[in-house]
Amino acid sequence: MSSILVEQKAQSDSVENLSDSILISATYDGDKKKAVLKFYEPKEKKIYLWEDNTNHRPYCLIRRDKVSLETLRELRARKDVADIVDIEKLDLRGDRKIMVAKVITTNPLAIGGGVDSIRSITTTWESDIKYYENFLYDYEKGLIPGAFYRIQNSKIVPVEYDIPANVREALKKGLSRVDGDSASKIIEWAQLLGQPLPDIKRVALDIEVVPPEENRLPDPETADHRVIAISFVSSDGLKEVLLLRRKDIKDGQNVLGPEVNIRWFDDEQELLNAIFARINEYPFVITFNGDEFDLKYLCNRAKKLGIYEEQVPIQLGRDWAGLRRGVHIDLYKTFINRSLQIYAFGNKYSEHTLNGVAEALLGKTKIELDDFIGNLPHYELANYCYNDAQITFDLTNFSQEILMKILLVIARVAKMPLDDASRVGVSNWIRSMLSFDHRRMNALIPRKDELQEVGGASTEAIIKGKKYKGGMVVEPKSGVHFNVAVLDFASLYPSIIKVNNLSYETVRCVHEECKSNKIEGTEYWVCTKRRGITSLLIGSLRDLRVNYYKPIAKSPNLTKEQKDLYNVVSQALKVILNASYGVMGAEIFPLYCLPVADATAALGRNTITATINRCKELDIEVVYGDTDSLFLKAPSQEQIKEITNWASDKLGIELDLDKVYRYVAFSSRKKNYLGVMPDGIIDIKGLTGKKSHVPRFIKDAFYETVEILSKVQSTEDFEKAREDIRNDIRKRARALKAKEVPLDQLAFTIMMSKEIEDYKGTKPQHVRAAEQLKIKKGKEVKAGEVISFIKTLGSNGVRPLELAKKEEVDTEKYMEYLRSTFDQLLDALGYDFEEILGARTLDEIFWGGQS
DNA sequence: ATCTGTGGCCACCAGC
DNA sequence: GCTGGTGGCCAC
Repeated sequence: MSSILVEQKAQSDSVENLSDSILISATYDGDKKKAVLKFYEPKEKKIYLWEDNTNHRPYCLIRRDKVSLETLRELRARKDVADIVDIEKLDLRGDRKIMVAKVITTNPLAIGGGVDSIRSITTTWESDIKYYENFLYDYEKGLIPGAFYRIQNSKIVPVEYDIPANVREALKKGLSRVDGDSASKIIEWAQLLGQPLPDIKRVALDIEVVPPEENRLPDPETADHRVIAISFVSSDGLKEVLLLRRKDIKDGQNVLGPEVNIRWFDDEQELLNAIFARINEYPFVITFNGDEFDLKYLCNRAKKLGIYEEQVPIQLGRDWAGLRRGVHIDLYKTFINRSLQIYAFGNKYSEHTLNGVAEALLGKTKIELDDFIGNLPHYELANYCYNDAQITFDLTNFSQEILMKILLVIARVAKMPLDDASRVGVSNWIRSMLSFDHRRMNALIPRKDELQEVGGASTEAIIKGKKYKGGMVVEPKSGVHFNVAVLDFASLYPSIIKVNNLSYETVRCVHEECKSNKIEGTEYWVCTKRRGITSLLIGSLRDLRVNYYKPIAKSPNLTKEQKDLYNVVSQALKVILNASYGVMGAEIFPLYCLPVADATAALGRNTITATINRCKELDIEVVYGDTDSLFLKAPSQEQIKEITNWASDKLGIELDLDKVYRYVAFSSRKKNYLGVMPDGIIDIKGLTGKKSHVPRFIKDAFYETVEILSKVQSTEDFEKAREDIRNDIRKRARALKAKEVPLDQLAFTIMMSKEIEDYKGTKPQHVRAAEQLKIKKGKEVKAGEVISFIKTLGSNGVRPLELAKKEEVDTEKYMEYLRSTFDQLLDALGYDFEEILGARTLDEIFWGGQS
């Protein structure tokens, strides 16, 4: 028999059939010479390993500089070769005839370990074409991670899901307007993304280890210290803490609820075995920093204690910790992904720590310890550890498990195993997505040096040090404007890439006759003969989101599950689409092509400029605009209709009415405004008062004023608002001067983007504060963490919050900061800060109006 | 080892 | 005191 199916626990169970399951990943077992595919079966909620020694074919490595195009075409046509990859770089190692070849390939199901392990191989080179002894799984089947398959009579069969009737209807309407290639691509996406998102059975864990000394973390490499506690929280209701009983430690008081099961162990080895048994029960294991700490520590500790390797379910890689049979998701790596941070989680968190993320997304925090962790009584340790596992689990559970679902959708779109997708950035998602289609159409993936031949930038950036010119920002008309309609282009850049056929092989293409198809404002031209591959892929994804997923998510007669699915897919597509333009201009992206990014932005500027001109013709006043949006002053329904129809007809891009503000207040600054919606809800953009580093005290004052302004309905109301604002600011200014404001409310909170030592050149205030904290308290603020500090008189001008005293607060500085924060706001309304207080000097602000 | 882009505002640093 | 540069945070 060619294939056997291995169940998660019973290692040698041979099964020939497997009901609908999600493909997780595929690897190659070099010893057995077999492909191993990992599946998740959602009914039994188990992982199955499918071993297969069929359906894999050799790689073909070529030296592209030595191989002719004809030979390449022949190679592509051969059925006994799974993939053609070419050598990026060859290094001769010594006088042995061994070359180290850097290979370009990113097939997620490439046998040998996925994305990165194939990139560098050692081989002896005998000819310009070499069949590599390792194998690729039969990618021509188009196996997609995250998608459903079943196994019937030892064969892998894709599960066909019907496109729901309402999507089918929407598709029909839209598809009549696109070409055949796009239409089939869109249907393909719709079928893949319409597949259900099953429940994922999972357990979150967190471990505690005796630290070598206070404020120092145990080293997971050496794993010298005892594991003293571990907590599990799972999707099927498991809540437990495993504790190592230590003679020199008190029990303390149990504050955990009765639902939390506490298990005691006298022997650390038994504890570890119990931990591994639990891990084996779950197909998915969730940690926060498990790659670098928890799982790494457990694995190395087990080795140290002499536990047999086969009994340890963890496999350590260079910078990740995997599970032999399950899937490990390290949320630290997921939350550090900027794309997800901004587009999936609305930029709600900034600090990349468990506490920072959990506080922002869940409103839950870690338990603060006042004692050295090694001295904590057993039950207090249990409570602390349990809380961490609970928060970690909750991060995968909030908002209908949005995180797990979005990762699954991204795995499907990116054609990347879910655990890989959760660990890497957008450039790798998009690389994987594009590579998949290159292979399917038998196209060779271009090398960096080949792409470089397309050329450099054609425009000059406004900001020094940038590579090309970006979006256009319209000078705002300062003052208050009532009934402002905000229109924006739906997915502007992806739309431009679609409409204008932008791709690395179409911009500045080789055909003489295309050279007249110029992009205005640049020296570029675009191919008129062939459809560009990135244009097709990004364009079809865009169409799917804009024409189907966005409207369908809003439609009323949907089940809750359908609605959830549409929302999640729509979100995931937004993340991918938003990044698809950016990566084209990023050197690290393997398909980096500056002219594509440059041309996209140029066409964006042309689009918005043309629309502004059209508004002028229609007698509509444009008060502001930024990149893909226009703010129109009190347009009529007809005018809006006129302009949106025009955009759709003439530009081929949907211009949507996003919202109408009751009023908008612009200062003279770009990217700085305040808008009030009809229901009184306030949009604040870019104003200092909303920025995360601003002290609580200033934020509160700012938001109180905003609150007052939100009640304003008409021009006359502003008079009353002015009075209320004046009273409030005076009250707060007096409290500041009288040093009645608690210190923590005066703390600036700024992220350390680098380690302290890495700040060369200038030394900003927050870094100086971090230095003081390190010297005086031995507490180190690491990169990615936030430091709180107070602006003080003398001594460097700053003091970390922990060391500051009320008397040394630089009141004048804070007053100045308060004033500049309010200036942005009040400028727009035609007041000024001191005038509104009825005072001419700062001193009068403090004491004026007081009798 | 990891990394999507440019435009804009602000406070502060450091050199003159 | 002026000024260019840096760092942080934000808009899109």
